[in-house]
Amino acid sequence: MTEVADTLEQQVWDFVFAYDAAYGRAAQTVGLSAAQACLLEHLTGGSRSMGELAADLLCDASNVTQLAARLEARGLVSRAPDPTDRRIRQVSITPAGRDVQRAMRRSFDFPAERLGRLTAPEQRQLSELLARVLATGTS
Amino acid sequence: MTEVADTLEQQVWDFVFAYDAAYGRAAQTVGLSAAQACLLEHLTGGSRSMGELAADLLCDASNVTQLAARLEARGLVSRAPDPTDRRIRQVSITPAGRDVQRAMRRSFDFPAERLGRLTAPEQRQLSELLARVLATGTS
DNA sequence: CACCGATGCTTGAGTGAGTCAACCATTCCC
DNA sequence: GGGAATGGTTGACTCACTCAAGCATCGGTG
Repeated sequence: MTEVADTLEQQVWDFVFAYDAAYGRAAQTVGLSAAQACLLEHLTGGSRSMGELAADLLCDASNVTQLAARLEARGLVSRAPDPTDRRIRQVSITPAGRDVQRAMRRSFDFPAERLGRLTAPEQRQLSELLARVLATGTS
Repeated sequence: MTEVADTLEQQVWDFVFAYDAAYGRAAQTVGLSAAQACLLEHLTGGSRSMGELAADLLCDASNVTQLAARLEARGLVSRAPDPTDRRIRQVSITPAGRDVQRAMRRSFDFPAERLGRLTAPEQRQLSELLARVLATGTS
């Protein structure tokens, strides 16, 4: 039996740890690092510039250069100059990239398996709690 | 305003992302990497062997060797041979290590600030939901 | 007791992630 | 047109992490 008096902070830590581990494992099954998978994920909504990706991933632009280069070498993303501003390089996901992404999501069983343990009302409850926790307003 | 129809999976992702980022920032304020802070965290309950740490952190033993070496070089941990089995190296946190750890926890404001937005009953609710999600039994 | 396999850890080599400073190219604006 | 600002890349560097090899120790079996 596990500790009953487990503190909330500890639980959150364990949850994040398990989530990260599962994400890394899922990425690995399709031959990606967690960072690469993360970048790919940010392209699902359409193309983004290198700078936007750096902001998304909270990292240096030069880091994005390397990540994108590795993904491009595998044909998972493509980089094209923006027609309106030739400084900008628009990164977009290729069909092959979408395939890898789908495979990755399929093997990322954490949400389905873990969150699936909760009933629909419980999931709604959790969603509301997370919404409060994540709210942008500090007020 | 943010999307109302935000899916639970997306919220969980955002939560984990924010948590990880906050943890990394907190570690940085005391001059540690996230991995180093994580190792230090696993020594709060007493000394642990290199192998145990590798199992805790889900990584290779040789990785722990390096992490511990860097922490030892800063005087934050100490490695001593186990008297009962001279193959084993027991790693324990030093007083200086505890100081750093305390400082790190103080600047890790995510739990206090974010989870603090919830009322006590809500926190209890969240704790129960997480307990269900984290339960070890697969049944 | 001698041997041999298993265990615990370290070393060395190699890759990826990530940062920083310096550097081109382009764009914006006076 | 000239200069500052912006977007990206390059190079040099450190750390995280993995794998294969190696060394020391422990444990059991003959």
